[in-house]
Amino acid sequence: MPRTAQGERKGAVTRRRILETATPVFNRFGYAGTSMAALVSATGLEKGGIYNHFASKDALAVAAFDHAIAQVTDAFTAARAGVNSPLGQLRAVVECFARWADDPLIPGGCPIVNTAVEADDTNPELLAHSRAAMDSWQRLIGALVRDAQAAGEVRADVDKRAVSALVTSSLEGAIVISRMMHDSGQMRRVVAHLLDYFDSISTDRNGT
Amino acid sequence: MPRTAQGERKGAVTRRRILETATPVFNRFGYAGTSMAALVSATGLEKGGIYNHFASKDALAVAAFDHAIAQVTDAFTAARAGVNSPLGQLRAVVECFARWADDPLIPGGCPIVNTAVEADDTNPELLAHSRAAMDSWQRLIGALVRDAQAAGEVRADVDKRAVSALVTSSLEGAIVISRMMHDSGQMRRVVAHLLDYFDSISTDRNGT
Amino acid sequence: MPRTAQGERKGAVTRRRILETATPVFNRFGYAGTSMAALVSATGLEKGGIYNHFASKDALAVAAFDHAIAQVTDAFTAARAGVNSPLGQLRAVVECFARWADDPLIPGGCPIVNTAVEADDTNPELLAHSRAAMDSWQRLIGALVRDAQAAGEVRADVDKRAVSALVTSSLEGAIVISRMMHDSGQMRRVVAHLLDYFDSISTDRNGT
Amino acid sequence: MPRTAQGERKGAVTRRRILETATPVFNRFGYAGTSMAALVSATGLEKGGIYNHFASKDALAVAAFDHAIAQVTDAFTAARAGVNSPLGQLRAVVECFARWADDPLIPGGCPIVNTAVEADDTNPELLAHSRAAMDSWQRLIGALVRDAQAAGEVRADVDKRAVSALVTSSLEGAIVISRMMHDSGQMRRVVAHLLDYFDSISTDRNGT
DNA sequence: ACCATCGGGACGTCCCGTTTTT
DNA sequence: AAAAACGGGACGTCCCGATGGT
Repeated sequence: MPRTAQGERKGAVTRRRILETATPVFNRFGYAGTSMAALVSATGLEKGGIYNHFASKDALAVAAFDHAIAQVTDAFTAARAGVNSPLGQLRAVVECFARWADDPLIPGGCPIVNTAVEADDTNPELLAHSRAAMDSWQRLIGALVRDAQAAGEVRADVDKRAVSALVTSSLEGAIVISRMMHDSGQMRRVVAHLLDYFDSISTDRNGT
Repeated sequence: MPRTAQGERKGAVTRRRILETATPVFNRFGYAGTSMAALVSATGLEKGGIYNHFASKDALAVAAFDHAIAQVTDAFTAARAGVNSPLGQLRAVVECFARWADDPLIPGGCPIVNTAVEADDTNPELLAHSRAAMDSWQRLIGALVRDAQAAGEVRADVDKRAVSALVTSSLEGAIVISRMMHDSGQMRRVVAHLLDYFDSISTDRNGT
Repeated sequence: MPRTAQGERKGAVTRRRILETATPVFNRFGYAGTSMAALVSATGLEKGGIYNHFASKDALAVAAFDHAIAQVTDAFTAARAGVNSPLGQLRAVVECFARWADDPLIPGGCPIVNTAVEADDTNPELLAHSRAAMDSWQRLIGALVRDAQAAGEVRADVDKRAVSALVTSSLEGAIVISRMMHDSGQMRRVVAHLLDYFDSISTDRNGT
Repeated sequence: MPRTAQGERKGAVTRRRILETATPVFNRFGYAGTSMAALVSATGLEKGGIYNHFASKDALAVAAFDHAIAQVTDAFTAARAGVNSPLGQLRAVVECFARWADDPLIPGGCPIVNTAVEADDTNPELLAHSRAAMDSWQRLIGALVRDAQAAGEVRADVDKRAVSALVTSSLEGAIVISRMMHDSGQMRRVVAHLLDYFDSISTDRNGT
């Protein structure tokens, strides 16, 4: 039997297992703060076993980051599924992310900020991936605003870049602050503001 | 007893020199990312020289963090000086912080988030200092809102905790995102939103 | 069913070829010092080929040891063939073994000591085989002494255990020392002593 | 206080501690069979700590071997102390070594054979040290025989090289065999033979 | 305040024995 | 039977933080 039940080579299974184990560790302790020894003990594999699948700690960290982002992206996609209106989808994305404060998708905070904060001035490759992830998130929000405008849900004079900057900044800031203050109320208040703000730019009479 | 012209002991001068040199290094590269060797080459002193003034890397990092926060606090105080209205002071604080995106007070981003992101799950002492700094910032904003309400500048039904959560979260998020995307426009848009928001809660009919 | 001219299955031939090639390699470099890769290059087969015939390196090492011992035992048997007197057979065995110093039956020294020295505290199974081989050699010597006494060639008060301890110890020691000092004179002197000793315990007044 | 009570730098103490700990480990498990990890756990130091004092595992193994030999040499010297007659000293050396079978100076057998058996065909430097140690032992025995002859204790026609070859070979062989068979009787019989042999070459009428 | 030294430990290569896959 | 892949683990460099000693 050369393949597993899923039709994968054995190595692919191991590789994924490493990734799934390493992702939360990197996210909690950071790149420098995560030792290969920690990953050895977390995965149960030995150093050689890990290095058979990843050329370096660096390559593993990048793959783990991408794995984390894929999880977040999937969660966003799932949150938007079944919601027809673009503005509704925007609200769904915000609420999906907001849930992180109480029940994190990946422990240790948002991988994008974590990575950006540590990798700035330090690790260009990780920084580039982090930047790409943020860019893609902001593009998603921008596209939803544009669609909402096309659908007549949002006023035409609203700058989609302003919305995406506000949403990402305030949510990322709120995650950091909620975590550091052990107070998810911080996130709740920020989300409440964002939802109010969405009402205020909506064409619906009942909003501000 | 060697004293400088200012009447300080010689040791105190060296100590302050170390602190001033170390602060931006820690802020850029983080606690783990900053080696004693890097501080040696930054300060021009030898390791022994540094250890004469600080018991450990840890103690130095904490002192450097506090030094950084003192600088920020001083900048806030200066920005508020001469502004009479509490709401005006609130705007001044936001604009003062916003300037960081283009012309940082300390290179490497805001020490509070930097420290919180790295120290979470890692370094309780640094985290505590970071938390205290954030708490003090939020109290300042809360006090300004309360004063503004007392002065009739801001509507009485506004929750000061909501304001401080929004301001700190969005500004901290914006700093991280501006830096990572090399785009200070992100900060500008967030600040514009905050100022609009201040108008929207102000009792002044005309806006600013 | 592929069979050779001798009527052996093809697999059995390969197995014996592996054994014959592996035996001197293990004897020279030891168990730990012999890698499967070395055996691959010595045999010309690939790893898979070897593993088809031996379940593990361990199993192969044990088989190689037994193969080595069989060669020595055969040599002893051949040396004794045609010698009638038990004392003569004893002398023949000593001289047969002594030849090892100059012209080894298996390169790398006596497999019994080699294995015993390495496997002690390390590899119980190899050690057990080594012990069995030594035991069998000492029993052979003891039996020859007893037969010589029965035949009136050796004095009755001689302890056969003393003879076998002396013969095996001094020959094994001599092999190690001859090899390490690159001086087969060491073996020659020890053999000379043993032969003198045999004379001294013999009932023959004239010696020889 | 730059020095310890014994006037040594701190490093020298650590170095000796490593040596004392490593010596029995190497002697029991051999050079290849001893991992740096084993020495780490035996010494309580970390790898870096050990490598601060020894350039390589190889260098440490050589130093440990020399340390072992020094212990043996000291024991021989102590055994000869207070014995006036050269033949008596010879007997003392044999008895001193013989004690190894029951109560080893260093666990794991005689380092000279252990090293010679493993290092032959493998590790020239260790082999050279082993050879030097054996040479020095044989020279000691040769010198004692020569002195005994000069003192008239031993017959003039005895070849000192024959004596040293016999003594070293049979004792080394006996140690290996006693250990592998878990039977110190083997050593006892060989020693008894050697003492008889010394009587037989002595000029004393009462000997054979 | 300097320099040398110390012990700690991360990283990652290399190769080993074995298993899978072909 | 061959070849490739797999997991294990040894070795040793490098540098880190910290501590003497001068």
